[in-house]
Amino acid sequence: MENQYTIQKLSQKTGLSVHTLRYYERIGLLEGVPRDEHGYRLYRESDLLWVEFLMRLRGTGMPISEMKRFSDLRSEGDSTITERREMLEAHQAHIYEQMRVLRDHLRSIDDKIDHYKGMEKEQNQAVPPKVPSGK
Amino acid sequence: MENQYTIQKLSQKTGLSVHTLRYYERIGLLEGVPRDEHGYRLYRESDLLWVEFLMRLRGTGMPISEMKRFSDLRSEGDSTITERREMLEAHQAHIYEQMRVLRDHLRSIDDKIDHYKGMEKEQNQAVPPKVPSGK
DNA sequence: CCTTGCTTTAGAGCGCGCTCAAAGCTGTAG
DNA sequence: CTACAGCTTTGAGCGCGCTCTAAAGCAAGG
Repeated sequence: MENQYTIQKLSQKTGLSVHTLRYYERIGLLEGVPRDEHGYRLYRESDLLWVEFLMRLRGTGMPISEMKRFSDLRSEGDSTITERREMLEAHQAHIYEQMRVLRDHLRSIDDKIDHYKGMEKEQNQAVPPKVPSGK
Repeated sequence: MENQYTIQKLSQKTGLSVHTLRYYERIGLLEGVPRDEHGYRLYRESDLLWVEFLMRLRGTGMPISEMKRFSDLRSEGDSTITERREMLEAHQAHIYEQMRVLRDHLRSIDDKIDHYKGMEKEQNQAVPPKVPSGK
């Protein structure tokens, strides 16, 4: 029941390309990925979970350099837990800020859409409909 | 009362660098920026408003190529209003999707923070406090 | 045995969005 | 008159995050 994944399978499962998975390992985001007798990567369940967590950091805009720092702390063991928590809390604040910006700009864009709708209406009225007023 | 801005002033007002303002003009995001007798740019209020709108599109993740498309449509006049509205509505959907992703990932990150807090608590208890039970 | 398709590595290449540099002109202060 | 700062253009450069290539090894099917 100990699931193992080839790089291909992990790529499918995560949506990252095999190139990106190897790249992440090369720069140290993934460490100690086990190999089979031919040197092929064999990812474990724990690797899948870690990659998924990395994707959440990336997907919320954390730069790779910061992910690397986090990853390095993780390799150092439990003594770095406080620092890791602080990193995540700082990142949390960034995410809140992103959401705020999105909300604000969304409002302006909504307004612009409404503005265009108004103009479209006017354009239609400019050529008055031929519908007879009575039956 | 017709405000005009040098590139420097517009840079301050918008937060974009003067390099970026010139770059935007070069690639066609800003068109017809007026010049003084020496060829210096003199932005009008309408240019400021347009730049601010561009920044909202960028700030919500629209690629430059798409902004260019939008900008070109705008130059073509009122006949492109429907297409512009449709572009904004498509972009609106992207923004909603971004917000959804942020919310989802934020939850996971919150969980991880809580998990770390739990571990930090355990670590503190591992060395039991010397506080006497009674006064 | 041979082809097809996977894997490995190291290193090069790329698209995006700026960002800077070079060379020259203008305007202002001392 | 001379600095110095800011403007112009064209074109090159850069940091990020992948993405791809080359050269070689391994494995399953016909």
